[in-house]
Amino acid sequence: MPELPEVETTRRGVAPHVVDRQIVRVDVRERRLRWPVPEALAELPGQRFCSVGRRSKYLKFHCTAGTLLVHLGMSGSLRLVAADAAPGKHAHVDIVFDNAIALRYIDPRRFGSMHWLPAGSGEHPLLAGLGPEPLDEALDPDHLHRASRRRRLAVKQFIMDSRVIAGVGNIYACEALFLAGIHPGRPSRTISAKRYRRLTEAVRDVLGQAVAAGGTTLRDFLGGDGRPGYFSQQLHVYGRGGEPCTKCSGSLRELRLGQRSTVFCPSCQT
DNA sequence: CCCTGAACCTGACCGC
DNA sequence: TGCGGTCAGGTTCAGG
Repeated sequence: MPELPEVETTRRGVAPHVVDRQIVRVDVRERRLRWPVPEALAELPGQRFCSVGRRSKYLKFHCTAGTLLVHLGMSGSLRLVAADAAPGKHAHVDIVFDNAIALRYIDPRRFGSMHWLPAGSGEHPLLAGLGPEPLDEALDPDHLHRASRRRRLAVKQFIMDSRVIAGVGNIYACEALFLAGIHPGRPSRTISAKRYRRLTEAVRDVLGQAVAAGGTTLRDFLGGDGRPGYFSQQLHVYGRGGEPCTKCSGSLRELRLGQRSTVFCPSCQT
């Protein structure tokens, strides 16, 4: 479910309801996520989140004692619920506020994670090596080209490497490469600076539009306010293997790159 | 340093 | 109805 637009949609949906509210309780029903849920969450009661940020696909809940990092993995979501609402099978953590609302972390596959970063302890190791944010206005249009000079792997895997550029997931990698007219299997180093500039623009466009639309709806995505996103109708290639290309009407093809399904148009993407 | 494949886990779906 | 196989939005880690 969550790619960067879904994470950003969650941030926007959740922030107004949790910022400045006093935390009264944290219920951890299941500690076994990708990494164990930190014991330090026990220090949250009495605190208030002063802001909610995002870096790559990590949400950052800031308070004076430190920062709670939340990653949604493949199947995670955050919902605002009544504090007494029945948790259900995969509702692993609740952060309960003084107005009887809870921020509920739900994650069937448990590939997500939570981390606690005490105030003043610098950057979390998981965030330290991340590449630039794709939606940062200051992103250098030649960044991808420069970073690719010694890389032989397929360009799709290259742009999905979070050390190269943060937050480009499988759906949007496919979509951006289609928009830029680049074959996803092309070796990174064989692509010109001009085409990388076009690809950079495509990544920003596709992510920006998806954020504006409130995230992609695949199966069950709901924003923090419980409203579904509507972007899935605009996907050109993802999930459309064998169907006609929206540009040339040829048949879209599917291949696997780095264990991920990849859809592209063999005539529009070279 | 670069690259590949395994691993983590549950649920949905498909063919028999 | 059940059973086995395949697939799914992500990321880290071990090993070549």
